[in-house]
Amino acid sequence: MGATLREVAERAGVSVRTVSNVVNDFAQVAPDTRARVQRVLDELGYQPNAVARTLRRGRSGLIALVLPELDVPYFAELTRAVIEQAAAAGYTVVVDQTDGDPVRERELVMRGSRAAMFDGLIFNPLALGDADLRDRPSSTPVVLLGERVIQGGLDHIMIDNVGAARLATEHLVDLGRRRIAAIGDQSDESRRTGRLRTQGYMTALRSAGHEIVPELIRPTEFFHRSDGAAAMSELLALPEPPDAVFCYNDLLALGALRTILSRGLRVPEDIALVGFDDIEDGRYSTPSLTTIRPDKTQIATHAVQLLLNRLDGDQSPPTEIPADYDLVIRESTAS
Amino acid sequence: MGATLREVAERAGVSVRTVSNVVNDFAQVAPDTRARVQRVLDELGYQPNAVARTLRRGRSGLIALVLPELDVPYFAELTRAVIEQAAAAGYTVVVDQTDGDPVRERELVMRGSRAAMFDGLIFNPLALGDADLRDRPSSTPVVLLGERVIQGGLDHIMIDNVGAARLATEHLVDLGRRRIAAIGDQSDESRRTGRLRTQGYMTALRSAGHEIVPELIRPTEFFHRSDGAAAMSELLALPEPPDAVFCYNDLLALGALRTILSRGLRVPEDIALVGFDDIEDGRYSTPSLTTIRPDKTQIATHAVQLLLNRLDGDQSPPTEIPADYDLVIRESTAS
DNA sequence: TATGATCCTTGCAACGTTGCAAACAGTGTT
DNA sequence: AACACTGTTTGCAACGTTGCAAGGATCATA
Repeated sequence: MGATLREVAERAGVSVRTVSNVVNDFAQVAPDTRARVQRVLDELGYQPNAVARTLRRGRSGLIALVLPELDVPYFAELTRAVIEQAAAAGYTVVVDQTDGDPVRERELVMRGSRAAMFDGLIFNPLALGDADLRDRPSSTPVVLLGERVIQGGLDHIMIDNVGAARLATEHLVDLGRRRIAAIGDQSDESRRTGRLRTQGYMTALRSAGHEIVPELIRPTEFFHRSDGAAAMSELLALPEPPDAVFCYNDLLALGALRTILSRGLRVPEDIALVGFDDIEDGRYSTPSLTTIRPDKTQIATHAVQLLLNRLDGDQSPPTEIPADYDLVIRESTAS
Repeated sequence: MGATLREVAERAGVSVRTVSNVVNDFAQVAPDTRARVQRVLDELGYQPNAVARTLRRGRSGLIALVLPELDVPYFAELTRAVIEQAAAAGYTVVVDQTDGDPVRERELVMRGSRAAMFDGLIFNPLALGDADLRDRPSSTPVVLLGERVIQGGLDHIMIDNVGAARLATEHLVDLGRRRIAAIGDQSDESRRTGRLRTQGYMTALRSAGHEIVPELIRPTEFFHRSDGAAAMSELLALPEPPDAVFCYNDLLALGALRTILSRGLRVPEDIALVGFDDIEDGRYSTPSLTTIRPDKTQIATHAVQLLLNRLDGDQSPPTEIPADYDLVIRESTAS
């Protein structure tokens, strides 16, 4: 352990309180007293005990970002944005990865035991749903990200998935593609992202007068490269393979791309590809990836701002803030 | 705030201490007392205050992983491994990103103020060097990762960069390549990774009787895709471009790959590529990437184990533990 | 010399928890 | 009736910090 206020105080021949005043630059401390105390502080290498300070002040200066997977680039890139925003406000962000494990999510978000170390939480749930979050015992403010929860009674930031998926699909329609597949549908009720994007995909097809072919909508368990590669293999094995694919995120698209190219097919000539997320990998793949770009900076800014407002005592009812997105056209659909 | 022990105690008509005994499952509590207290605990939704508990117990159950960049896949993947190892031991890992900013590194690692919230630190420095770390005031145990520090007097886990780089280069020599370039050298004294890998590269060339051509060794500021792409452009602009490139990490290689393919050249036929880190992107690129695979699980296991030993009071002198690596041959060098 | 006024310093209590050791009640033994 | 014993409960203090309000010293003014 480092030196405590008391040790410094004894050594400097002043009261604990005075040392505290020096450390915190509080009012009126006589110049020579300050100097003497400062000398001892330096000598002993005093560092305030953050835990005691937090207990006393009721603030730790830490906010937690709880995410399913850090090695999914979208989350890693989002994390960077959140850290930047929080740092600007004097907060330190710590990140925790849950892998979508309900036990871990609960541990971190629901039980005050761990959560209480932090002044606030930004949480992208995968397992916990509306019902779980509704009766959260802890009163640490939370801002939600993602599509998992709809009516949690908490602040929430999300993009219009249906609209974005529709935009992506329409782009493929506009290219004149006839058999447009989708990769990433999810039957599981708890995974709303896939369902919403399928909804947008179908809306786009319908309003373009295309028929909806169930076998072209491929579900995947996760949104990883391997899932995309596997789903693409299935699509290529169909009697009539697709001439375009909308993948529900860039990792799926990169996996699909790998499969397509390894069969000697060309992108976009034989099959056009659209992804979702605009991760850096997609900008450097060959061909580079057309994708939906959610405004990650905006998401981060809103999340942090919303949280800080709550920390400042904002009691207004929970809001749901939509984040912007746009379509970035790159080589995987540009001929 | 949630309920406190005192509130529960008053409501249940017992002492604070007894409630604490129930909560912690301590010795002898009469069954009916326990039941009564438990009922009140549930009613009030009591959650222990983690900060107070930490102050009293001297343990938070949290360890911090401090890394330069989370959106560099190598670090994201390493993070996963660390979290898994720590979870197995009952610890929660929180991650912080420094961007290699010396101010932030210092804040997190040196000043107890923030660091003291955690029982221990696993730290991959980018800015702070031996000198900085030597007089760390805080006594929170630290385990270092990476090549930045050599003689910090702290536990340290690293791989043999010279050996690994030599292995990668020798592989290219064995393929019969004559003009083997390197991307990622770093002149800055503080970035040792690049220097060590250049050393290994040169050793391999020398012992194969190859001449060392300075213009084939390209420095980069960072290890990102864009740096690799830019460096590759320079190499291709040489009168005699290389027929093989050893990139000091996979991101550089992916950037270089993008440049090569966009010029209509083929990999590996025209230029063979080797990377370093074995990130997932490299397994799904086309062609997939030959690379040096550091044993990330082993690094994580050792780091966590070393740290936990220190937390258990292990006072033995700091050790330096080497981690394993091997060469994974994929399409970017296989013909 | 008393009286404020100003400037500096301090003691006490509290944040919520747990270690320690003592206290208490009840039972059985002598 | 006194004693030891077991099982259960409790008060006190402490972890290191800071808010509050009071205390002390110094000086100038009346």
